[in-house]
Order: sequence, then structure tokens, then C-alpha cells
Amino acid sequence: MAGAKKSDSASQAPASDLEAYKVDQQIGFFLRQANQRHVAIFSALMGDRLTTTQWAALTKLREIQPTSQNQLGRDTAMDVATIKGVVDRLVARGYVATAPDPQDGRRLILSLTGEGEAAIARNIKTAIAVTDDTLSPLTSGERMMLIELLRKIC
Amino acid sequence: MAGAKKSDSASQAPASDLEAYKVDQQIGFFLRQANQRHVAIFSALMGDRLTTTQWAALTKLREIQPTSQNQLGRDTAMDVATIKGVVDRLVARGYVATAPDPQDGRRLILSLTGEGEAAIARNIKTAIAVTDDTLSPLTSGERMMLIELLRKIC
DNA sequence: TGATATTCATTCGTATACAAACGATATGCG
DNA sequence: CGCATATCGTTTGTATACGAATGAATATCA
Repeated sequence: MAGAKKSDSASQAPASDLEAYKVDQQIGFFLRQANQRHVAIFSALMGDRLTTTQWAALTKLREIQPTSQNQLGRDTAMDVATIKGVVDRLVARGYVATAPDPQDGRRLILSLTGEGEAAIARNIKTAIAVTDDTLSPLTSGERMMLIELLRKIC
Repeated sequence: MAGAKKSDSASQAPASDLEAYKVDQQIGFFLRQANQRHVAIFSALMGDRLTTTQWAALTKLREIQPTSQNQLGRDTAMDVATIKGVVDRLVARGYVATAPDPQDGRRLILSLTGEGEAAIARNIKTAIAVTDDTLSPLTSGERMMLIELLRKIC
């Protein structure tokens, strides 16, 4: 009975765990830091004060427009509250237009404006450069491997 | 002069780029999503309403205490403004104690309280489980590979 | 049809995340 | 010593990020 592998479920922890655990070697720490570096590269290169999420919303909207706000959020992995803020700012800039859905009174139909299209065209090469810069420490094979591993844990 | 590889610097983009570019296949999108999933797993498993950054600050402080607020921020990859908010909330909970540095009037010395130590001990096993859950879709070899690739792009 | 459930968008509250500006304090060097 | 520089912590403003609650509109199904 004594010396079992797990003590009283989650009440106490053996000193070994305390000693061995290092936050900065956990996957979560690396994911957070890697994302931070990517966002920093994006901010440094991208023009028009566009953020990563704004860019994601813009380019995804280009693919699937016209669509509803929540649908755009789902396709860009954003919460309903988050996508609303992003869309609001894009609308305020004149990049996105909104209209009520005649078929569904709940929906808010989104579409790109000419300015929105132009903003994408103006920055598309930079966006590609951001991806390339972020992956620059890796070989071509490593890049594919990283993408594949990240895809698996998403 | 006409037909150069890059048109007027950053003004226009070829249609090929516009067609080929998919946000949800870029490294930034995967990093953001993978981090989101990790945070979701952390929130679901971890007790005491601890966030990922609060946990990082607590456990790192345990390693290097006593230390200054900005130093803790550097060691946990947090901005000075960010670490301040995190520390403030940990202090409000009684997990962290602050004291002025007798040697340096600018510094705020941080250390763990007994409650802070207890919170770590109480949740350390869960933290390990969070890492394991996040990496559960991967084999042991893939996990090491992912960590290594992320380390390279940090 | 009518009650129930679902979806959509909004709002509120909390928590990162970071740029920028600020005052206070230390440190460096001539 | 005195000044330029750097560091520390704080504050403000903007932008994600998400849980939770809400009201309006739609869908489902007994």
C-alpha cells in the first residue's frame, strides 16, 4: 500500500516532480514563444498596421465571401466575441462591408470592399515573406515536418 | 525594364500569389491554433483558476526566487506590462510576496509565499498531464522532434 | 401548430500581449 | 563630481482571447 506510484490522487506531489518540472521545457511554453516570435515578425514586416488576426480574417473572407460573421470566425479559429472585434475594426477601416441577410434575420453578411481587396493585394507578398522569415531557421524538410506535427496537435 | 520579377516594389501582386495563398496553411495560423488548443487543455485540467502565464510565473519564480519583477518577465518571455499584471494577480491571491530591494531602489523583489508553494505542489501533476494531453496525438519520437523544431524558431 | 432547442450577434468581465511614454533610480565615464 | 545612459516599474491605449449571459431569429420535432 505504501509507496504507490500515485499518492492521494491530486492532493500532494512527490518532490521528484517538483524538481524535474521546468516550465520552459514544456510544449506550452514553446508554443507560446514561437507564436510570439511569429507575431513580432508579422508586425515588423506587414504594412497598414494590420495584425495577424485581421490579416487572417481578410484573406479568409476573400476565399469564402459572402459569409456570416460567426462563420468567418469559425474558419479563422476565432471566438464569436473575438471575431466581432476584429470585424468591427476592419469595417471601421473600410476593408469590410456588412449587410443584413434577407433570408436569415440573425445573420450579418460580410464581404470585402475594394479597399479590402487592395489591402490584400498590397500586402500579399509581405505575408509570404513573414511565413518565410518565421521558418528561416529550418530546412525545407524541417518546415514540412513542423507543419505536419502542428497539424496533428491542432 | 518591363516584366521585372517584382513589379512596382509593393504596390501590386500577381494573381498567382493571390490564388495560391491560404492563411490556414501558413505557419502562423498553425502556431496560433496549436497554442489555443494547449491553453484550452490547460484551462480544462488545471485547478485554482490558474492561467498558463500565471503558472509559468509561479513555477519559474520557484526556480529563481528571490528575483525582480522584470527579471521574472524576461525568464518567462513576458513584456514588462504583461508580467506586472500577472504578478499583481498572483499577489492579490497571496501566492507571491513583494518587497523593496535594499540594494536597488528601483527593484521589486518577488518571492513565493507558502500558499504559492502549496499551489504549485497541488497542481504539478496536472501540469504534467497538460503537457502529455497536448502531445497525445504524437509518438514519443514526434514529440521530441516537435520540441526541437519549435526551439529552433524561437 | 406549438413548445423546445439551436444559432446568431452582442455585451460584459477578466486576462494576456505589446508599444510608448513616464518618473525614479543606478551606473558609466570623463 | 556631474552628466549621459541605462534600467526598473508604472501607466495608458489598443488588440486579441474566451467564458458567460442575453435577446432575437430560426430550426426541429412531437
